[in-house]
Amino acid sequence: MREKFRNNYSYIFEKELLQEIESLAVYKEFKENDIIIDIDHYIVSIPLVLDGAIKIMRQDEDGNELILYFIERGDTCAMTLSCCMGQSKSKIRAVAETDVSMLMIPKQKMKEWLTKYGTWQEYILQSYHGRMHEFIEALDTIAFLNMDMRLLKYLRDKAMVIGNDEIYTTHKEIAEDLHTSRVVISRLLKGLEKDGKIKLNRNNIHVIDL
DNA sequence: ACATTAAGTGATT
DNA sequence: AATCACTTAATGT
Repeated sequence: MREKFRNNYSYIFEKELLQEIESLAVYKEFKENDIIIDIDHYIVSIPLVLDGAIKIMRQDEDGNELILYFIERGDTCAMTLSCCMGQSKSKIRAVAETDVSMLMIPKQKMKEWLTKYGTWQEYILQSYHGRMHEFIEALDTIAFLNMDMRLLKYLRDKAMVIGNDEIYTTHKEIAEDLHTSRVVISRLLKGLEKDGKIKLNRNNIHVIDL
């Protein structure tokens, strides 16, 4: 666990901070599809992802889901950060996309370190910055782009985070993530296959054009 | 062999 | 893009 942490973060953080994290953080593991944080949960610590990928999603009153973005090794969750600042409840759900390991930092520390460690401040700001980009992108695709571009982006992101161009899912699950109907996904996937961007099999999509 | 689940298709709004 | 109704294909028991 220590090596995993050092491998991913030793270039980002200064020595004292690395040590402090190692002494304070709690190591956690989740299995694929475990719910890490659910909507309306209070947030007491923030994650540093060591391995695996997490799917961040929103849910409406009727239980319809919509994927926002993935977070991966070396990432933290901007939503969690913002919740820490305002001590509010989580507005998102975090589901383990793959098996995940992470370090949990108590939220008091996260604030304290902002003034104490420059590298930490940098990391947090960078994280916000990066997520801001993703949000705008997500907004663009939802507002202006057609479903097929959204779908392709989804597939690419997914292939990226699991580090494999063979994606195991059903059209139904994709439809739920993208908040549309299965029929639409099936048709769009068919189209993407025709364009040579993907190859379809049952329960399996091969993303060719990464 | 039969039931269940995933995926494909045409028509309609 | 969503929904319906129906077909076809793959898989499980």
